Amino acid sequence: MPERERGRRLTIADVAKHAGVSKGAVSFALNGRPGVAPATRQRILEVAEELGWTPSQAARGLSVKRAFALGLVIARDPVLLGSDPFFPAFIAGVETVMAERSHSLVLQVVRDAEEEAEGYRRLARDRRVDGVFLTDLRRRDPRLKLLDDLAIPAVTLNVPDEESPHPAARLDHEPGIAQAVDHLVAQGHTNLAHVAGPEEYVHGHGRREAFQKALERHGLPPGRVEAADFTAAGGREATQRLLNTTERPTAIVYANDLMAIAGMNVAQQLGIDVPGELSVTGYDDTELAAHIHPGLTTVRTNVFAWGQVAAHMLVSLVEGNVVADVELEPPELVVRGSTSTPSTRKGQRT
Amino acid sequence: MPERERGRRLTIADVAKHAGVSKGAVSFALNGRPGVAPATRQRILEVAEELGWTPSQAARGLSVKRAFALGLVIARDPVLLGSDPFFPAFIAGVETVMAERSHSLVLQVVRDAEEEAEGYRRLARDRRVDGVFLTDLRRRDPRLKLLDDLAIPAVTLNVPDEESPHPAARLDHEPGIAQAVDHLVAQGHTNLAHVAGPEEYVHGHGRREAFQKALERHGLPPGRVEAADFTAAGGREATQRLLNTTERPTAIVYANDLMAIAGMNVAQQLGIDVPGELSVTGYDDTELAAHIHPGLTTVRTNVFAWGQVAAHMLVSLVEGNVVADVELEPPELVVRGSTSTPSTRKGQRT
DNA sequence: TTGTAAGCGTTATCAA
DNA sequence: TTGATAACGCTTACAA
Repeated sequence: MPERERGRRLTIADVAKHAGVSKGAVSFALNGRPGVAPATRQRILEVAEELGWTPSQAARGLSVKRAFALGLVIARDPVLLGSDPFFPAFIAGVETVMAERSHSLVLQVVRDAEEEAEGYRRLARDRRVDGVFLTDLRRRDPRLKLLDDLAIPAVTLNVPDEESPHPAARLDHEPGIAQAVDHLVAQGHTNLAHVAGPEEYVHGHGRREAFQKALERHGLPPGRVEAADFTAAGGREATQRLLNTTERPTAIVYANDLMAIAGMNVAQQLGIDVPGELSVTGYDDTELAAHIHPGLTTVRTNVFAWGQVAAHMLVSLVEGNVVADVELEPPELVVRGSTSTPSTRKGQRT
Repeated sequence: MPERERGRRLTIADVAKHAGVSKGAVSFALNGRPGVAPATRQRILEVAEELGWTPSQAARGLSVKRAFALGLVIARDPVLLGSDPFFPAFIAGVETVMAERSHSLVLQVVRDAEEEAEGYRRLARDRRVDGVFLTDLRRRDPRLKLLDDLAIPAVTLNVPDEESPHPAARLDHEPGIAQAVDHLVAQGHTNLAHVAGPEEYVHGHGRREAFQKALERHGLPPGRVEAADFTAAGGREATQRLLNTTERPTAIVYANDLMAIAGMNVAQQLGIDVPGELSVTGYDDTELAAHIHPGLTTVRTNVFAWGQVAAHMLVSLVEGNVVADVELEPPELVVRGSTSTPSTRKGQRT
């Protein structure tokens, strides 16, 4: 027998030898399965603890055909991604449940849809992950079929616009936008506009629909909608288009904070007082929202909880359980200084 | 022989059988090693391609004792993390080099230093990663020793303040801050202040030092420094403290954009014209910087490239090579509307 | 140049 | 209840 090298990795065999049992017994003891006497189990666990041994995930995975990892592929321009508060909070939430189950998160950041598909394929082929999160759902999202073909379990964030075999962690946009509109209407606004996210995204589209639906509920005619792309630049331009009209709105509901902040700046730059002549609302409640002037009235969602729920679902799913959709608490409107009663509109035809 | 199940995973044995060779030959062919005839190699690769087979990373890893994954542990309040443009861009950069080498990135987001240490320990114990990135370096960072104890290869982002066994991917703060100060001094400012990040961070401390050093270089007395924490709230408060003095500065150099934007808003709220009565500069060049009014003069760093370089270094390191520090291109000052010649200072004693 | 067989560190199976 | 022993899918000596 070769002399044991000093730096050699500790294996289950070492633990077994020290405890005077077989490898199988150690495995059983560690995984808390019946078939090992309480006293023996206790001793085994003590030895493992003492030696500081933990099973190798690679070996474990090879045996049980699991990776003990979940995947997240993010397709977005890195620059834009940097100003999106969603992912960090989501990942942090995911993390809390994965950590306690010794799972880990494999992350990929790619630039476009093509690379994205390739990313999922790689994850599946290499058996790097047991399941994936599907975020930034698009309308008629091709990834639904792709993941089905790859036979890789998935949980979607919110509900796809077509039949989906994957369970969804739902946090509806509708109530948030509805609250924003309600708030503005209650203050006396009747001429509202919406700066929307891209129509191709389920959430972009959904918030737009929610906006119109809310107006309709109040008996107001459809509001003007300017399509944008969730970027500051896009929000800026959309706002300029909205404000360069004779019958300009007294309130703008933005699909996210970034566009709202950029838009608010445009208005101020044009000499339009916020909220005196123009009320604005955002969506996300980013950190800056509370610290600009005036503070941004916006919709706060619990993204952290969303991550936790989605992770729970996905872990359960990959363990072979049937998982139903889970609905999260509706978002909450945070009222700050950017919204108020519409003024006498002295500036309307400026 | 049992009938082959339909959904069974493709293995190297299948490829070997189809190609009429041994498993070993397939392995050699795939990993591009000598010892297999060109024609045979060609045939093997074709069969693999045709069957769509890729080696299982778990099995491969078990054999070669590698995880083919790199780790990143981020310790930060998720809320704050959401407004930090650094990580997404960094990760995107890392990703580009990992993808082409079939490595993957394991990410952990934790709340504090304690959880962070635990995260590294878990990663090491489970052999989940072959190496880690060390970001957000702190002064006298205890992780340096921890990683050394865990015997896990690491690359640090920038240079620790004490002896470090790990190679560093360097992107100095100094030139960026120096450029900002130079720019302001060139415009005639002599009373500059700095809103700093936390002293405990190497970059917080470093930018502060760089600020004073730049003033000294211009023969100016040390500037006033207000400590903050990189958050909008912190930037806001620090700015208030700076502006509530009789001899208030004509220019403020912020350690990041978030604080700068919040600070600019404070000034405007107090009726102080930016840049007329107060010039401000940021650091990061976040998306919003270009889309607020006035546009924020700020320091742009190529974080994406930083990620690429760090990933290259770490991959090389875990492959057993000796890796030297690498220095990235210095950051660049982006001049926008928030800086200008100091006015006659009519508002000084307001 | 090719095939055979022995690891890698688990879990699972099956006698004892 | 226990302890060999065989997978798991790959890499890699070593033999042919």
